[in-house]
Amino acid sequence: MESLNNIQIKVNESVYTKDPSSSDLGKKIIQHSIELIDKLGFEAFTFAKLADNIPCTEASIYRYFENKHRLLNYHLTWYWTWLDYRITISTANINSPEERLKIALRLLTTPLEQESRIPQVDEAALYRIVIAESQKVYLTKQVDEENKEGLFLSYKRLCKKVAAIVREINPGYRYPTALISTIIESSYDQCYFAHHLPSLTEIPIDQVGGITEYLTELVFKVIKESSSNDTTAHT
Amino acid sequence: MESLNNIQIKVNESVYTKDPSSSDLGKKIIQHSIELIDKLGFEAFTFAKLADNIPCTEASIYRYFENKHRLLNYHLTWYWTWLDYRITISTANINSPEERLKIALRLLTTPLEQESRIPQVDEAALYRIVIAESQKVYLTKQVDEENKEGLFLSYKRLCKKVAAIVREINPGYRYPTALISTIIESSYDQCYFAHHLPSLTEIPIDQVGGITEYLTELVFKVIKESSSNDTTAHT
DNA sequence: TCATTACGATAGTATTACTATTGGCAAAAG
DNA sequence: CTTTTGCCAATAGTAATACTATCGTAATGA
Repeated sequence: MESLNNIQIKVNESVYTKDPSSSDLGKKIIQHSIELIDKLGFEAFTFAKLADNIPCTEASIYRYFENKHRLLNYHLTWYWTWLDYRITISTANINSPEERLKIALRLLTTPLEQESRIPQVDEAALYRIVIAESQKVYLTKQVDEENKEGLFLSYKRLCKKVAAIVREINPGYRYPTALISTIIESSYDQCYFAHHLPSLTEIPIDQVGGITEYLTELVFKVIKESSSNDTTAHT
Repeated sequence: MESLNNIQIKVNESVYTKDPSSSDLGKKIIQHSIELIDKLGFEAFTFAKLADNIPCTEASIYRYFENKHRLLNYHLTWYWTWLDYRITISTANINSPEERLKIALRLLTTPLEQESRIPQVDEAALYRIVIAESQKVYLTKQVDEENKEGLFLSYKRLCKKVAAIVREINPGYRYPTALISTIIESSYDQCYFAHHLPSLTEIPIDQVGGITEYLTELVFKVIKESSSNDTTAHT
Protein backbone atom coordinates (compact mmCIF):
# COMPACT_ATOMS: atom_id res chain seq x y z
CA MET A 1 0.00 0.00 0.00
CA GLU A 2 2.93 2.25 -0.73
CA SER A 3 0.86 4.52 -2.97
CA LEU A 4 -0.73 6.03 0.13
CA ASN A 5 2.52 7.82 0.86
CA ASN A 6 2.40 9.68 -2.45
CA ILE A 7 -0.23 12.12 -1.41
CA GLN A 8 1.63 14.74 -3.30
CA ILE A 9 2.14 12.48 -6.32
CA LYS A 10 5.88 12.18 -6.68
CA VAL A 11 7.10 11.57 -10.18
CA ASN A 12 10.10 9.37 -10.91
CA GLU A 13 13.32 11.39 -11.00
CA SER A 14 14.51 10.12 -14.34
CA VAL A 15 11.64 11.94 -16.05
CA TYR A 16 12.91 15.42 -15.28
CA THR A 17 16.26 17.20 -15.15
CA LYS A 18 15.12 19.29 -12.22
CA ASP A 19 12.03 18.64 -10.13
CA PRO A 20 9.34 21.07 -11.30
CA SER A 21 7.47 20.80 -8.01
CA SER A 22 10.47 22.33 -6.26
CA SER A 23 10.03 25.89 -7.52
CA ASP A 24 7.49 28.43 -8.65
CA LEU A 25 8.76 28.41 -12.20
CA GLY A 26 8.58 24.63 -12.23
CA LYS A 27 4.94 24.69 -11.22
CA LYS A 28 4.15 27.25 -13.86
CA ILE A 29 5.81 25.06 -16.47
CA ILE A 30 3.55 22.17 -15.48
CA GLN A 31 0.40 24.23 -15.35
CA HIS A 32 0.93 26.15 -18.59
CA SER A 33 2.19 23.16 -20.52
CA ILE A 34 -1.04 21.29 -19.78
CA GLU A 35 -3.03 24.14 -21.23
CA LEU A 36 -0.79 24.53 -24.24
CA ILE A 37 -0.43 20.87 -25.18
CA ASP A 38 -4.19 20.51 -24.88
CA LYS A 39 -4.74 23.55 -27.04
CA LEU A 40 -2.13 23.03 -29.75
CA GLY A 41 -1.63 19.29 -29.71
CA PHE A 42 1.72 17.75 -28.87
CA GLU A 43 3.22 18.14 -32.35
CA ALA A 44 2.64 21.88 -32.55
CA PHE A 45 3.59 22.44 -28.93
CA THR A 46 7.11 23.84 -28.46
CA PHE A 47 9.21 25.09 -25.58
CA ALA A 48 9.46 28.47 -27.32
CA LYS A 49 5.68 28.89 -27.27
CA LEU A 50 5.53 27.69 -23.69
CA ALA A 51 8.18 30.23 -22.69
CA ASP A 52 6.16 33.00 -24.32
CA ASN A 53 3.10 31.88 -22.39
CA ILE A 54 4.53 31.64 -18.90
CA PRO A 55 6.47 33.98 -19.54
CA CYS A 56 10.08 32.96 -19.10
CA THR A 57 12.95 32.01 -21.37
CA GLU A 58 13.23 28.87 -23.38
CA ALA A 59 16.54 28.10 -21.70
CA SER A 60 14.92 28.04 -18.28
CA ILE A 61 12.49 25.34 -19.36
CA TYR A 62 15.35 23.20 -20.61
CA ARG A 63 16.72 23.22 -17.09
CA TYR A 64 13.65 21.28 -15.97
CA PHE A 65 13.07 19.00 -18.95
CA GLU A 66 15.51 17.66 -21.48
CA ASN A 67 12.91 17.97 -24.22
CA LYS A 68 9.19 18.11 -24.78
CA HIS A 69 8.92 14.32 -24.83
CA ARG A 70 10.08 14.12 -21.24
CA LEU A 71 7.59 16.79 -20.27
CA LEU A 72 4.76 14.77 -21.82
CA ASN A 73 6.04 11.74 -19.97
CA TYR A 74 5.92 13.74 -16.75
CA HIS A 75 2.24 14.55 -17.19
CA LEU A 76 1.30 10.96 -18.01
CA THR A 77 3.38 9.56 -15.17
CA TRP A 78 1.65 11.99 -12.84
CA TYR A 79 -1.74 10.93 -14.16
CA TRP A 80 -1.09 7.18 -13.90
CA THR A 81 0.43 7.54 -10.45
CA TRP A 82 -2.57 9.47 -9.28
CA LEU A 83 -4.95 6.89 -10.77
CA ASP A 84 -3.04 4.16 -9.01
CA TYR A 85 -3.42 6.10 -5.76
CA ARG A 86 -7.15 6.62 -6.25
CA ILE A 87 -7.67 2.94 -7.03
CA THR A 88 -5.76 1.97 -3.92
CA ILE A 89 -7.80 4.14 -1.57
CA SER A 90 -11.12 3.33 -3.27
CA THR A 91 -10.65 -0.42 -3.04
CA ALA A 92 -9.16 -0.56 0.43
CA ASN A 93 -11.26 -2.47 2.93
CA ILE A 94 -13.41 -4.08 0.26
CA ASN A 95 -13.32 -7.82 0.41
CA SER A 96 -15.00 -8.90 -2.78
CA PRO A 97 -12.50 -8.92 -5.63
CA GLU A 98 -15.39 -8.53 -8.09
CA GLU A 99 -16.40 -5.33 -6.35
CA ARG A 100 -12.79 -4.11 -6.31
CA LEU A 101 -12.43 -4.84 -10.00
CA LYS A 102 -15.60 -2.91 -10.79
CA ILE A 103 -14.32 0.08 -8.88
CA ALA A 104 -10.93 -0.09 -10.55
CA LEU A 105 -12.52 -0.36 -13.98
CA ARG A 106 -14.74 2.61 -13.30
CA LEU A 107 -11.77 4.73 -12.29
CA LEU A 108 -9.71 3.50 -15.24
CA THR A 109 -12.37 4.28 -17.81
CA THR A 110 -14.05 7.44 -16.55
CA PRO A 111 -12.91 10.84 -17.83
CA LEU A 112 -11.57 13.16 -15.17
CA GLU A 113 -13.86 15.90 -14.04
CA GLN A 114 -12.77 19.00 -12.22
CA GLU A 115 -13.45 17.43 -8.84
CA SER A 116 -9.91 18.28 -8.02
CA ARG A 117 -8.42 18.40 -4.63
CA ILE A 118 -5.27 18.99 -6.61
CA PRO A 119 -4.93 22.72 -7.15
CA GLN A 120 -3.54 24.36 -10.24
CA VAL A 121 -3.95 21.30 -12.41
CA ASP A 122 -6.63 21.54 -15.06
CA GLU A 123 -7.67 17.93 -14.80
CA ALA A 124 -10.08 18.00 -17.71
CA ALA A 125 -7.30 19.28 -19.97
CA LEU A 126 -4.91 16.71 -18.55
CA TYR A 127 -7.39 13.95 -19.34
CA ARG A 128 -7.74 15.19 -22.92
CA ILE A 129 -3.96 14.99 -23.18
CA VAL A 130 -4.03 11.43 -21.87
CA ILE A 131 -6.63 10.52 -24.48
CA ALA A 132 -4.99 12.17 -27.44
CA GLU A 133 -1.28 11.97 -26.69
CA SER A 134 -0.53 9.12 -24.33
CA GLN A 135 0.43 6.61 -26.99
CA LYS A 136 3.01 9.00 -28.39
CA VAL A 137 5.03 8.62 -25.25
CA TYR A 138 6.04 5.05 -26.02
CA LEU A 139 5.51 4.84 -29.79
CA THR A 140 8.99 6.15 -30.50
CA LYS A 141 12.32 4.75 -31.56
CA GLN A 142 13.67 5.47 -28.07
CA VAL A 143 11.23 3.19 -26.20
CA ASP A 144 13.73 0.57 -25.27
CA GLU A 145 16.24 2.99 -23.75
CA GLU A 146 13.55 4.98 -22.02
CA ASN A 147 12.07 1.80 -20.66
CA LYS A 148 15.43 0.90 -19.17
CA GLU A 149 15.50 4.32 -17.52
CA GLY A 150 12.22 3.47 -15.84
CA LEU A 151 10.08 6.01 -17.66
CA PHE A 152 7.08 3.69 -17.91
CA LEU A 153 7.04 2.30 -14.40
CA SER A 154 3.87 4.09 -13.34
CA TYR A 155 1.92 2.60 -16.21
CA LYS A 156 3.27 -0.87 -15.56
CA ARG A 157 2.49 -0.61 -11.86
CA LEU A 158 -1.07 0.38 -12.63
CA CYS A 159 -1.61 -2.55 -15.00
CA LYS A 160 -0.03 -4.96 -12.61
CA LYS A 161 -2.22 -3.85 -9.73
CA VAL A 162 -5.49 -4.29 -11.60
CA ALA A 163 -4.33 -7.50 -13.25
CA ALA A 164 -3.76 -8.90 -9.77
CA ILE A 165 -7.45 -8.44 -8.98
CA VAL A 166 -8.37 -10.27 -12.18
CA ARG A 167 -6.07 -13.08 -11.13
CA GLU A 168 -7.82 -13.26 -7.76
CA ILE A 169 -11.18 -13.67 -9.44
CA ASN A 170 -10.08 -16.25 -11.95
CA PRO A 171 -6.58 -17.65 -11.46
CA GLY A 172 -7.05 -19.80 -14.53
CA TYR A 173 -7.39 -16.91 -16.96
CA ARG A 174 -4.29 -16.76 -19.06
CA TYR A 175 -4.09 -13.08 -20.02
CA PRO A 176 -4.84 -10.82 -17.05
CA THR A 177 -2.18 -8.20 -17.77
CA ALA A 178 -2.88 -8.17 -21.49
CA LEU A 179 -6.56 -7.74 -20.69
CA ILE A 180 -5.97 -4.76 -18.44
CA SER A 181 -3.57 -3.03 -20.81
CA THR A 182 -6.15 -3.68 -23.52
CA ILE A 183 -8.84 -2.07 -21.36
CA ILE A 184 -6.78 1.01 -20.56
CA GLU A 185 -5.81 1.63 -24.16
CA SER A 186 -9.33 0.90 -25.38
CA SER A 187 -10.89 3.36 -23.00
CA TYR A 188 -8.69 6.05 -24.55
CA ASP A 189 -9.35 4.87 -28.09
CA GLN A 190 -13.10 4.63 -27.68
CA CYS A 191 -13.30 8.04 -26.05
CA TYR A 192 -11.32 9.52 -28.92
CA PHE A 193 -13.41 7.70 -31.51
CA ALA A 194 -16.63 8.88 -29.87
CA HIS A 195 -15.45 12.45 -30.30
CA HIS A 196 -13.75 12.33 -33.67
CA LEU A 197 -14.55 9.14 -35.56
CA PRO A 198 -17.98 8.19 -34.22
CA SER A 199 -18.64 5.57 -36.85
CA LEU A 200 -15.98 3.41 -35.19
CA THR A 201 -17.96 2.98 -31.99
CA GLU A 202 -21.51 2.66 -30.69
CA ILE A 203 -20.74 4.76 -27.64
CA PRO A 204 -22.09 8.33 -27.81
CA ILE A 205 -20.07 11.30 -26.57
CA ASP A 206 -22.63 12.55 -24.13
CA GLN A 207 -23.42 9.28 -22.38
CA VAL A 208 -21.11 9.54 -19.42
CA GLY A 209 -20.73 5.96 -18.31
CA GLY A 210 -20.88 4.45 -21.79
CA ILE A 211 -17.28 3.40 -22.05
CA THR A 212 -17.23 2.11 -18.49
CA GLU A 213 -20.29 0.00 -19.17
CA TYR A 214 -18.93 -1.41 -22.44
CA LEU A 215 -15.56 -2.32 -20.95
CA THR A 216 -16.82 -3.58 -17.59
CA GLU A 217 -19.22 -5.93 -19.32
CA LEU A 218 -16.40 -7.03 -21.61
CA VAL A 219 -13.98 -7.78 -18.80
CA PHE A 220 -16.44 -9.78 -16.71
CA LYS A 221 -17.55 -11.86 -19.67
CA VAL A 222 -13.95 -12.58 -20.62
CA ILE A 223 -12.75 -13.66 -17.20
CA LYS A 224 -15.81 -15.68 -16.28
CA GLU A 225 -14.86 -19.30 -15.89
CA SER A 226 -16.17 -21.16 -18.89
CA SER A 227 -17.10 -24.83 -18.72
CA SER A 228 -15.75 -25.63 -22.15
CA ASN A 229 -14.05 -23.49 -24.70
CA ASP A 230 -14.61 -24.11 -28.39
CA THR A 231 -12.90 -21.02 -29.75
CA THR A 232 -9.42 -22.21 -30.58
CA ALA A 233 -8.28 -20.05 -33.40
CA HIS A 234 -6.49 -21.93 -36.11
CA THR A 235 -8.30 -23.58 -38.95
CA MET B 1 -18.33 -7.32 -52.88
CA GLU B 2 -16.80 -4.23 -54.39
CA SER B 3 -13.41 -4.90 -52.86
CA LEU B 4 -12.86 -7.63 -55.46
CA ASN B 5 -12.40 -4.95 -58.07
CA ASN B 6 -9.46 -3.45 -56.22
CA ILE B 7 -7.02 -6.08 -57.21
CA GLN B 8 -4.45 -3.39 -57.58
CA ILE B 9 -5.44 -1.71 -54.28
CA LYS B 10 -6.59 1.72 -55.26
CA VAL B 11 -6.10 4.36 -52.62
CA ASN B 12 -8.58 7.21 -52.17
CA GLU B 13 -7.62 10.23 -54.25
CA SER B 14 -7.78 12.72 -51.42
CA VAL B 15 -4.77 11.08 -49.80
CA TYR B 16 -2.32 12.10 -52.50
CA THR B 17 -1.69 15.16 -54.66
CA LYS B 18 -0.62 12.97 -57.54
CA ASP B 19 -1.18 9.24 -57.80
CA PRO B 20 2.14 7.56 -56.95
CA SER B 21 1.14 4.38 -58.77
CA SER B 22 1.05 6.37 -62.01
CA SER B 23 4.80 6.78 -62.44
CA ASP B 24 8.15 5.23 -61.74
CA LEU B 25 9.14 7.97 -59.35
CA GLY B 26 5.83 7.56 -57.52
CA LYS B 27 6.50 3.86 -57.02
CA LYS B 28 9.99 4.57 -55.77
CA ILE B 29 8.57 7.07 -53.28
CA ILE B 30 6.25 4.40 -51.91
CA GLN B 31 8.87 1.71 -51.77
CA HIS B 32 11.66 3.79 -50.25
CA SER B 33 9.41 5.56 -47.79
CA ILE B 34 8.33 2.23 -46.31
CA GLU B 35 11.95 1.33 -45.72
CA LEU B 36 12.84 4.72 -44.29
CA ILE B 37 9.85 5.19 -42.00
CA ASP B 38 10.42 1.70 -40.67
CA LYS B 39 14.10 2.41 -40.13
CA LEU B 40 13.95 5.93 -38.68
CA GLY B 41 10.48 6.11 -37.19
CA PHE B 42 7.91 8.57 -38.43
CA GLU B 43 9.17 11.53 -36.38
CA ALA B 44 12.71 11.38 -37.68
CA PHE B 45 11.58 10.59 -41.22
CA THR B 46 11.72 13.61 -43.55
CA PHE B 47 11.17 14.24 -47.24
CA ALA B 48 14.74 15.51 -47.48
CA LYS B 49 16.10 12.17 -46.29
CA LEU B 50 13.71 10.31 -48.58
CA ALA B 51 14.87 12.42 -51.54
CA ASP B 52 18.50 11.56 -50.77
CA ASN B 53 17.58 7.89 -50.65
CA ILE B 54 15.68 7.57 -53.89
CA PRO B 55 17.47 9.75 -55.17
CA CYS B 56 15.42 12.66 -56.41
CA THR B 57 14.66 16.18 -55.24
CA GLU B 58 12.56 17.10 -52.27
CA ALA B 59 10.36 19.22 -54.52
CA SER B 60 9.46 16.20 -56.62
CA ILE B 61 8.14 14.34 -53.59
CA TYR B 62 5.97 17.31 -52.68
CA ARG B 63 4.32 16.90 -56.05
CA TYR B 64 2.96 13.53 -54.90
CA PHE B 65 2.22 14.21 -51.24
CA GLU B 66 1.32 17.41 -49.49
CA ASN B 67 3.34 16.38 -46.45
CA LYS B 68 4.67 13.33 -44.67
CA HIS B 69 1.41 12.83 -42.82
CA ARG B 70 -0.44 12.22 -46.05
CA LEU B 71 2.23 9.77 -47.11
CA LEU B 72 1.78 7.83 -43.88
CA ASN B 73 -1.95 7.90 -44.46
CA TYR B 74 -1.37 6.46 -47.92
CA HIS B 75 0.50 3.46 -46.55
CA LEU B 76 -2.11 2.74 -43.89
CA THR B 77 -4.98 3.17 -46.33
CA TRP B 78 -3.26 0.78 -48.66
CA TYR B 79 -2.79 -1.73 -45.84
CA TRP B 80 -6.36 -1.55 -44.57
CA THR B 81 -7.76 -1.75 -48.08
CA TRP B 82 -5.69 -4.81 -48.78
CA LEU B 83 -6.75 -6.41 -45.49
CA ASP B 84 -10.37 -5.73 -46.40
CA TYR B 85 -9.80 -7.42 -49.74
CA ARG B 86 -8.13 -10.44 -48.17
CA ILE B 87 -10.96 -10.82 -45.68
CA THR B 88 -13.49 -10.61 -48.46
CA ILE B 89 -11.94 -13.34 -50.55
CA SER B 90 -11.11 -15.56 -47.58
CA THR B 91 -14.64 -15.52 -46.22
CA ALA B 92 -16.49 -15.81 -49.51
CA ASN B 93 -18.58 -18.94 -49.84
CA ILE B 94 -18.39 -19.73 -46.16
CA ASN B 95 -21.80 -20.01 -44.59
CA SER B 96 -21.10 -20.12 -40.90
CA PRO B 97 -20.71 -16.59 -39.54
CA GLU B 98 -18.65 -18.00 -36.65
CA GLU B 99 -16.23 -19.46 -39.14
CA ARG B 100 -16.11 -16.21 -41.09
CA LEU B 101 -15.44 -14.24 -37.92
CA LYS B 102 -12.60 -16.55 -36.97
CA ILE B 103 -11.02 -16.09 -40.36
CA ALA B 104 -11.44 -12.33 -40.22
CA LEU B 105 -9.95 -12.18 -36.74
CA ARG B 106 -6.99 -14.24 -37.80
CA LEU B 107 -6.30 -11.93 -40.72
CA LEU B 108 -6.80 -8.84 -38.55
CA THR B 109 -4.44 -9.96 -35.84
CA THR B 110 -1.67 -11.78 -37.66
CA PRO B 111 1.52 -9.95 -38.63
CA LEU B 112 2.21 -9.82 -42.34
CA GLU B 113 4.81 -12.16 -43.64
CA GLN B 114 6.61 -11.82 -46.92
CA GLU B 115 4.10 -14.05 -48.67
CA SER B 116 3.57 -11.20 -51.04
CA ARG B 117 2.03 -11.43 -54.40
CA ILE B 118 2.48 -7.68 -54.27
CA PRO B 119 5.89 -6.89 -55.68
CA GLN B 120 8.13 -4.12 -54.44
CA VAL B 121 6.35 -3.73 -51.16
CA ASP B 122 8.28 -4.86 -48.13
CA GLU B 123 5.25 -6.18 -46.28
CA ALA B 124 7.07 -6.98 -43.08
CA ALA B 125 8.31 -3.39 -42.89
CA LEU B 126 4.85 -2.11 -43.75
CA TYR B 127 3.37 -4.14 -40.93
CA ARG B 128 5.92 -2.74 -38.49
CA ILE B 129 4.83 0.71 -39.60
CA VAL B 130 1.19 -0.19 -39.00
CA ILE B 131 2.07 -1.37 -35.50
CA ALA B 132 4.21 1.56 -34.49
CA GLU B 133 2.76 4.49 -36.40
CA SER B 134 -0.87 3.86 -37.29
CA GLN B 135 -2.32 5.76 -34.34
CA LYS B 136 -0.37 8.85 -35.30
CA VAL B 137 -2.44 9.18 -38.41
CA TYR B 138 -5.58 10.15 -36.52
CA LEU B 139 -4.20 11.39 -33.20
CA THR B 140 -3.70 14.90 -34.54
CA LYS B 141 -5.43 18.24 -34.30
CA GLN B 142 -6.48 17.89 -37.95
CA VAL B 143 -8.56 14.70 -37.49
CA ASP B 144 -11.89 16.31 -37.99
CA GLU B 145 -11.01 18.02 -41.25
CA GLU B 146 -9.16 14.99 -42.54
CA ASN B 147 -12.10 12.82 -41.62
CA LYS B 148 -14.37 15.06 -43.70
CA GLU B 149 -11.97 14.63 -46.61
CA GLY B 150 -12.48 10.88 -46.34
CA LEU B 151 -8.98 9.99 -45.22
CA PHE B 152 -10.13 7.28 -42.84
CA LEU B 153 -12.69 5.54 -45.01
CA SER B 154 -10.65 2.38 -45.49
CA TYR B 155 -10.36 1.86 -41.75
CA LYS B 156 -14.05 2.49 -41.20
CA ARG B 157 -15.02 0.12 -44.00
CA LEU B 158 -12.88 -2.60 -42.49
CA CYS B 159 -14.43 -2.20 -39.03
CA LYS B 160 -17.90 -2.09 -40.44
CA LYS B 161 -17.42 -5.25 -42.45
CA VAL B 162 -16.21 -7.34 -39.52
CA ALA B 163 -18.76 -5.79 -37.15
CA ALA B 164 -21.47 -6.98 -39.53
CA ILE B 165 -20.36 -10.56 -38.98
CA VAL B 166 -20.52 -10.04 -35.24
CA ARG B 167 -24.03 -8.71 -35.66
CA GLU B 168 -24.99 -11.81 -37.63
CA ILE B 169 -23.83 -14.05 -34.82
CA ASN B 170 -25.44 -12.09 -32.01
CA PRO B 171 -27.83 -9.33 -33.11
CA GLY B 172 -28.45 -8.48 -29.48
CA TYR B 173 -24.86 -7.47 -28.72
CA ARG B 174 -24.77 -3.73 -28.28
CA TYR B 175 -21.19 -2.85 -29.25
CA PRO B 176 -20.13 -4.74 -32.38
CA THR B 177 -18.24 -1.85 -34.01
CA ALA B 178 -16.62 -0.77 -30.77
CA LEU B 179 -15.55 -4.37 -30.21
CA ILE B 180 -13.92 -4.66 -33.61
CA SER B 181 -12.14 -1.32 -33.40
CA THR B 182 -10.99 -2.41 -29.95
CA ILE B 183 -9.67 -5.66 -31.41
CA ILE B 184 -7.80 -4.00 -34.23
CA GLU B 185 -6.14 -1.44 -31.99
CA SER B 186 -5.39 -4.04 -29.35
CA SER B 187 -3.71 -6.33 -31.80
CA TYR B 188 -1.30 -3.49 -32.63
CA ASP B 189 -0.84 -2.54 -28.98
CA GLN B 190 -0.21 -6.06 -27.79
CA CYS B 191 2.24 -6.74 -30.59
CA TYR B 192 4.11 -3.56 -29.69
CA PHE B 193 4.05 -4.38 -25.98
CA ALA B 194 5.33 -7.89 -26.61
CA HIS B 195 8.34 -6.40 -28.35
CA HIS B 196 9.05 -3.34 -26.23
CA LEU B 197 7.16 -3.42 -22.94
CA PRO B 198 6.74 -7.13 -22.31
CA SER B 199 5.58 -6.71 -18.73
CA LEU B 200 2.33 -5.28 -20.08
CA THR B 201 1.27 -8.52 -21.72
CA GLU B 202 1.44 -12.29 -21.28
CA ILE B 203 1.94 -12.85 -24.98
CA PRO B 204 5.52 -13.71 -25.97
CA ILE B 205 7.16 -12.25 -29.09
CA ASP B 206 8.04 -15.54 -30.64
CA GLN B 207 4.71 -17.29 -30.28
CA VAL B 208 3.18 -16.60 -33.65
CA GLY B 209 -0.51 -17.04 -33.04
CA GLY B 210 -0.50 -15.67 -29.50
CA ILE B 211 -2.30 -12.43 -30.17
CA THR B 212 -4.80 -14.12 -32.46
CA GLU B 213 -5.58 -16.68 -29.79
CA TYR B 214 -5.97 -14.08 -27.03
CA LEU B 215 -8.24 -11.84 -29.08
CA THR B 216 -10.30 -14.58 -30.73
CA GLU B 217 -11.09 -16.08 -27.36
CA LEU B 218 -11.95 -12.62 -26.06
CA VAL B 219 -14.33 -11.82 -28.91
CA PHE B 220 -16.23 -15.08 -28.75
CA LYS B 221 -16.66 -14.86 -25.00
CA VAL B 222 -17.90 -11.30 -25.27
CA ILE B 223 -20.46 -11.88 -27.98
CA LYS B 224 -21.79 -15.15 -26.61
CA GLU B 225 -25.41 -14.74 -25.65
CA SER B 226 -25.57 -14.66 -21.89
CA SER B 227 -28.67 -15.81 -20.02
CA SER B 228 -28.45 -13.10 -17.38
CA ASN B 229 -26.01 -10.31 -16.97
CA ASP B 230 -25.03 -9.14 -13.52
CA THR B 231 -22.23 -6.82 -14.48
CA THR B 232 -23.92 -3.45 -14.62
CA ALA B 233 -21.24 -0.96 -13.79
CA HIS B 234 -22.40 1.69 -11.39
CA THR B 235 -22.26 1.22 -7.68
C1' DT C 1 4.45 19.93 -84.44
C1' DC C 2 2.61 21.86 -80.46
C1' DA C 3 1.20 21.48 -75.89
C1' DT C 4 1.44 19.29 -71.77
C1' DT C 5 3.41 16.90 -68.01
C1' DA C 6 7.18 15.36 -65.46
C1' DC C 7 11.03 16.16 -63.16
C1' DG C 8 15.52 18.29 -61.81
C1' DA C 9 17.97 22.19 -60.20
C1' DT C 10 18.32 25.96 -57.40
C1' DA C 11 16.99 29.19 -54.05
C1' DG C 12 14.85 30.92 -50.17
C1' DT C 13 12.08 31.28 -45.62
C1' DA C 14 10.10 30.79 -41.12
C1' DT C 15 10.23 27.74 -37.49
C1' DT C 16 12.06 24.17 -34.53
C1' DA C 17 14.92 22.09 -31.23
C1' DC C 18 18.28 22.69 -29.25
C1' DT C 19 23.28 24.54 -26.86
C1' DA C 20 26.30 27.87 -24.80
C1' DT C 21 27.68 31.97 -22.31
C1' DT C 22 27.19 35.85 -19.34
C1' DG C 23 25.66 38.09 -15.58
C1' DG C 24 22.29 39.73 -11.95
C1' DC C 25 19.90 38.79 -7.70
C1' DA C 26 18.53 36.64 -3.51
C1' DA C 27 19.12 33.38 0.03
C1' DA C 28 22.05 30.53 2.69
C1' DA C 29 26.59 29.78 4.75
C1' DG C 30 30.72 31.22 6.97
C1' DC D 1 28.75 41.35 6.94
C1' DT D 2 30.66 39.09 3.32
C1' DT D 3 30.96 35.16 0.17
C1' DT D 4 29.22 31.59 -2.21
C1' DT D 5 25.75 29.15 -4.43
C1' DG D 6 21.87 28.41 -7.00
C1' DC D 7 18.28 30.22 -9.93
C1' DC D 8 17.00 32.39 -13.73
C1' DA D 9 16.97 36.14 -17.53
C1' DA D 10 19.03 37.68 -21.63
C1' DT D 11 21.31 37.03 -25.65
C1' DA D 12 23.30 34.57 -29.32
C1' DG D 13 23.88 31.07 -32.42
C1' DT D 14 23.23 26.54 -35.16
C1' DA D 15 21.73 22.70 -37.83
C1' DA D 16 17.72 20.79 -39.32
C1' DT D 17 12.84 20.88 -40.68
C1' DA D 18 8.95 21.81 -43.48
C1' DC D 19 7.83 23.86 -46.68
C1' DT D 20 7.20 27.31 -51.36
C1' DA D 21 8.52 29.22 -55.70
C1' DT D 22 10.64 29.64 -60.11
C1' DC D 23 12.96 28.08 -64.18
C1' DG D 24 14.49 24.96 -67.72
C1' DT D 25 14.39 20.86 -70.22
C1' DA D 26 13.30 16.10 -71.78
C1' DA D 27 9.82 13.06 -72.92
C1' DT D 28 5.04 12.08 -74.13
C1' DG D 29 0.99 12.34 -76.76
C1' DA D 30 -2.61 14.40 -79.74
